[in-house]
Amino acid sequence: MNARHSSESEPLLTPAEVAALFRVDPKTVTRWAKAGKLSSIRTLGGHRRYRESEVKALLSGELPAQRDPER
Amino acid sequence: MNARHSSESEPLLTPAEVAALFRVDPKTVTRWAKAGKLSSIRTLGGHRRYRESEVKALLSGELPAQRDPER
DNA sequence: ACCCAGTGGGGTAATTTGGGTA
DNA sequence: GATGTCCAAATTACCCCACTGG
Repeated sequence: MNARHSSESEPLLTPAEVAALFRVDPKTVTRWAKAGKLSSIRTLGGHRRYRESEVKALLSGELPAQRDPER
Repeated sequence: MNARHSSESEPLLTPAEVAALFRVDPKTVTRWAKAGKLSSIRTLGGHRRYRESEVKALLSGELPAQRDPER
């Protein structure tokens, strides 16, 4: 295992895609990211992208490790 | 066999939608979930979402397989 | 530069949760 | 035992407009 850098291409999901998986509004996914319940990657323009692996794990009912709330 | 990875997005229903289909109060649907009569997926905020396929099967008169009661 | 669906930020309604009770 | 209702608190949905992504 060596993901020392995020150089590895990890599949990312858009807010709309994550929202569809959970059957919630995209804005709600944004709130989860702000609350630190879901980690997010930012585009240079400020839009969020989410890790597919993390989202699937959460959907499977895995306990999230509390992450740092963003802004 | 089957989709062990559920890469496919399964349609989910909100408590209100399931309640409307059965003509019961949403609270009753929640009780079914708690009793393990209906499986549920949780949003990161704790709200429940139900599998459309399971609900339809139940509506069609299928016998519910006993599931793990959630707290 | 234009198009335009999707997103961010902010604010306000509507829904859901959980417990206690009927 | 199974549902429905009341309550307060938390979560989510919908509204606006400006900006990003492709």
